[in-house]
Amino acid sequence: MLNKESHVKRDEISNLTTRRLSIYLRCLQTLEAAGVETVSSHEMAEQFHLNSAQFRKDLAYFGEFGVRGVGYRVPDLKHHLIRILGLDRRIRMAIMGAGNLGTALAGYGGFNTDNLKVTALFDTDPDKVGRFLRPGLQIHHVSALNPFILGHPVHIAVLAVPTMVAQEVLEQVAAAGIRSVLNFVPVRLKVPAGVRLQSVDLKVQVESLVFHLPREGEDGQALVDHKGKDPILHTV
Amino acid sequence: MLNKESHVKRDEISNLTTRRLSIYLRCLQTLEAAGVETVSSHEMAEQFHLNSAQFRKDLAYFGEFGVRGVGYRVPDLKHHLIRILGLDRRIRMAIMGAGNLGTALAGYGGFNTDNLKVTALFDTDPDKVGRFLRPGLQIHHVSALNPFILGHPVHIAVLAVPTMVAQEVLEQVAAAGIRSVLNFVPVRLKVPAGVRLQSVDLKVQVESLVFHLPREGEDGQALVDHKGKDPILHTV
DNA sequence: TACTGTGAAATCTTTCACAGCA
DNA sequence: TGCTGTGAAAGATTTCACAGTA
Repeated sequence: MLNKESHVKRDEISNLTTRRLSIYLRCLQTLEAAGVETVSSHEMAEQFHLNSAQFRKDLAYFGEFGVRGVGYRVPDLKHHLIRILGLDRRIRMAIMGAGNLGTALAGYGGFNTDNLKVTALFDTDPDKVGRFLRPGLQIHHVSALNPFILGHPVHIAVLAVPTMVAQEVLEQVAAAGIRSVLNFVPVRLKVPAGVRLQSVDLKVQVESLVFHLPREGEDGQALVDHKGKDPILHTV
Repeated sequence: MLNKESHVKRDEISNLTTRRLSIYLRCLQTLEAAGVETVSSHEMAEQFHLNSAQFRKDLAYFGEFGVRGVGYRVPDLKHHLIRILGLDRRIRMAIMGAGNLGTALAGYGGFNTDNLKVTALFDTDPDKVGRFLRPGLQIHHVSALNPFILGHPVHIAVLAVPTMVAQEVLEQVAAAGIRSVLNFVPVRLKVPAGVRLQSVDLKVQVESLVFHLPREGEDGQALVDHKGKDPILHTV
C-alpha cells in the first residue's frame, strides 16, 4: 500500500499520537511557507525538536506516506494530515459563556482558520445577549441553543462558563446533540454518554509549574532536564 | 513514617502525577467547603471520577497521609497537598502579551487566588503600555522587564504574544532569570537551558476533537468510550 | 546510498490484589 | 472490619535498530 491512507480504527489511536499529528501538520505548514519541498523524519525532528522514530511511527498508523531514501513530500504529507485529522471539512464551534475567557477564545486566531469557525456564543446575562462581538458573531441566550443548532449545525462546544453551572451547561449541550466538548472550567465533570470531553485546566498547568519551582534555599539547577528528554507533549 | 511528608526527588515525579495532585487538591477544597471531615480513596474516586488506587499511589510518593481503616482527614490532606505543590508561598506571575488572550488570562480567577497573583503584563504596543487593567495591574513595555523584576520578583511567565515573536520573548524572559514559562503560543519553541516550559496548545486540543468527529456517513456511536476508561488526564 | 516502515526491547504508567495496621 | 500503602502484573508508549526499498 503506497502513498495511500489505510483504514484504521480511529479509537485505537492514542490521544498522544493525535495531538502530535496536529503538531506535525503545523510544522509542515511552516516548511511549506518556507518553500521546502521535501523533508526527512530526521530533518523534522532536528528542526522542530521532535523524535524522528516517533514521527515515522505516528504516520505509519495511517499508511505509507514517505519515499525510502528520500523522505516526505511536504505538500503531499500536509494534505494527508489534513484529511487524517478531518480538517478537510468546515467545522463549526459554539462557545458557551461570553465572559472574559469565552470572548477571548471567540477571537482566538487558532479557532478561526480555514475550515474552523466560531459561529456563536451563548450566555444568560441579559446585558450580553443580543450583542455582536463582530459582524456575524452574536451572543445568544443559552435557551436558544436548540433552535440555533437546527439552522446552524455545531460540531464542537467550548465550555467557558462559571464553575457553578458547568455541569448543567454540559448536559444541555449534550442534550442538544453536540458530542464534542472542549472544557475550560476547572471542575471534575460527569461526562454524559456519547460525549467526548477534552479538558484544558489552566490552574492545573500553573500548579504543576509551581511544583517544580525551587524552594527556599534550593538553587534551582535541578530544573535542567537531566536526561535531555525532548519536552514534546509531556508538557501538553 | 506516619503522617509525614517524606523527601523525594521531585524530578522523579511524573508530570501526570503532578497534574493529578493539583486536581486532588481542588477536590479536597470542594469537600472541605461541604463540611466533609474524612474521605476514603474510594469515596474520592466515586465522587470525582478518579481511580482510587492511583490516588493512593500518587500520595504515597510523598509520605503516608491516611489512616488505615478510616481514610484521609480532609483538612490535613489538603494542607499536605498545598505544601507538596508549593502553594504555601506567594507565587507571582507576569503575562507577556496584552492582547485578547493575555488580557483574559490576567483576569482569570484561577490565576488570581490565595497565593497566586498576576502582577504585571508586558507588551510593545504604545497604545497599551502604561494602561492599567485594574488597580495595581499595569501593562509595561517589554523592555522594562528586567528593571521590573528587580523590584518585584516573578516566578512564572505566561507567553501570550504573537507567534512571530514568541521565541524572542521566551529568550528575553529566560535572560531575565524567569525559569518557568506557561506557553500559549502555537509554535514549537527551542527551550533555553534551565527553563521549564509548559505548553497549552488550544489549536491542538481542538484538532484532536476534530479527529474523532464522525465523518460523513458514519453515525458517531463509536464516540462512546468502549473500554469504559475514566477520562481523567488523558484528556488534559 | 539514505531513507522509511516496523518488529522487538525498553521504559513509563496504570491497575490489581493483598499484607498489614488502626 | 475496612481501610491504606505497596509490590507485582498488566498495559501503554517510546525508543531502538535494522530489514527492505526507491
